[in-house]
Amino acid sequence: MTAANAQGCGYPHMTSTPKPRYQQLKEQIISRISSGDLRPLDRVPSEHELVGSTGVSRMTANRALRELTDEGYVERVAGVGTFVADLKAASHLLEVRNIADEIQMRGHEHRASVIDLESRPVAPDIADLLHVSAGSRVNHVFLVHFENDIPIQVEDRYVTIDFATDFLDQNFQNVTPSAYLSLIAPLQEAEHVVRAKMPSARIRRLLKMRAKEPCLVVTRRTWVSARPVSFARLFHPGTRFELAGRYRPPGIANSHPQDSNIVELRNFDR
Amino acid sequence: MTAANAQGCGYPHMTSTPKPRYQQLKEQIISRISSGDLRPLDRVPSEHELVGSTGVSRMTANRALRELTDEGYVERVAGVGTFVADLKAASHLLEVRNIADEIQMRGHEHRASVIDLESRPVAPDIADLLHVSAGSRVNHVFLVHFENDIPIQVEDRYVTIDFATDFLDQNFQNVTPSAYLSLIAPLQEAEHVVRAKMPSARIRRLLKMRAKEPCLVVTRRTWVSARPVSFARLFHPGTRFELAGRYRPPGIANSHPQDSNIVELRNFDR
DNA sequence: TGGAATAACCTGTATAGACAACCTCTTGCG
DNA sequence: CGCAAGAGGTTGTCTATACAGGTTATTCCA
Repeated sequence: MTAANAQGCGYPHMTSTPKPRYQQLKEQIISRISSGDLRPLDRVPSEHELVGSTGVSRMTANRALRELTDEGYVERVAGVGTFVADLKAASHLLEVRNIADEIQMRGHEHRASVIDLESRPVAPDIADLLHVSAGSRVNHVFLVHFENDIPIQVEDRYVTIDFATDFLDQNFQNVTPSAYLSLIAPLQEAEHVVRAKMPSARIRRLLKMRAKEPCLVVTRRTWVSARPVSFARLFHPGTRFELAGRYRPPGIANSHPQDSNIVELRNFDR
Repeated sequence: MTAANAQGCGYPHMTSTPKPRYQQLKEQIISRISSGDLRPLDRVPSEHELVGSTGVSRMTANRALRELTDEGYVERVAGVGTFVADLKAASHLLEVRNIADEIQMRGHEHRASVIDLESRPVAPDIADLLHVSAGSRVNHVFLVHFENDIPIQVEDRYVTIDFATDFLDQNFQNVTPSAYLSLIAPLQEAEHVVRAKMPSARIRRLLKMRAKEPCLVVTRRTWVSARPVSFARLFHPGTRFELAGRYRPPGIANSHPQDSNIVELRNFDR
């Protein structure tokens, strides 16, 4: 490409300046990842190939891919190529990690016991949170997570019907609801609230908690394409669980580019 | 600059390849900010000036400043210049924000009542957390924060002696300990742990909590130049406070580049 | 057959030059 | 005096080119 660019689109006097080309390239690649066209560990077109297919210069393609690297979408290896990153690392930066993964990372055994799995009319407060009309049906699962046969989390989750049509066919023994949801579509936005609360009698019994022991309650709401699709309440015994986070500002230490800022739920058994 | 660069330093066969020039430039500017040579809202040399003073090309200077923008160190305005960012935005991304700021943002009045302010021999567990020898002296402050005269946080903080020499001369009525610490030196690393816990009788009395009401306890440890300098325990009434966080992956929506991923302590008065 | 040289990729960095858009201050005209 | 035009500095983007260094597969020689 030699000329007739820089303003792109060809139309003079467009209302607003068009997006920069490196940004267009980034969004094009992100959408290929989101749509499943490019899957984790798949090869992404090389800079040279992008030059050939889109007509940008190599520096522009390089900027697009470099920024996607910084943002965790892809990983690059000099001499080899560019590959779609495992989305876990990227999406769960500030996300409380999947409880099964946490347990496995501690070398323990995870087990889940499903108590309820149904579609049912939704309560008004939760209808509001999921942006559905009150009284309409939503999928619901209620289960207990065990670490080495000790109950550690009660999960009370609501998922919109149209997002997860085969929700009721899952058994959620091996694949947690959280993992199932991120299989269907990559999470695009998340909101958490952490509270300290005394458990109801039912929760207390399920978690085998002593009397007067508070719960650490995490509520999590996740979005896909600008719509809330899931709302979950996660209850943990307060004397055994804590939420830990670490923060280091970027730019200086290039040693652990991603791993650094994580929030995780820890079992500090005492 | 025309030649004799690219490898920099002049020495052939250096053990490892030298850092890239844009990275050197970034670190140079970061250190000028950290040292206080450049203060918030100060003007940072323009790309053209950096070309003149350091000999890099404008694209290299541009990359350095652009990445510093992404990382929150500086802010740029087309046609005007580059300025050191208010460090609040950069450093407190994942940090629980200063309680006084939170209260002010809600349009309420903040007041602090200092109960203890002294230097005293440190308990073994806290000595361990601050990497000082057990029994040595550390600064200690114990105070209650009020929002519109309602107690909302008990702060129990320990600070190493050599880091804050004039700690005992502060009154901590208007400037919170957290704000005081970030005035002395920009925070470089932080660690938080969130727990649900029943309060001691003393904490319960100070926070005017009902019986059987749990506390949301945040413990925070902060580092400066790779050394832990402060350890704080923050107690909040569980029925009135929650910790909220939001996460959106970067790269798509450029609308709120920084503001997006925040953890804040909220008062949900009921 | 074994192993070294080589070619053909890839990413990472750096440069020089160009144009657009934006902001501020000055200058000069009415 | 008021306001418009312009100059000059600033960021934002894009291109074309170059070289260094890493990885992989092939080729060719001993």
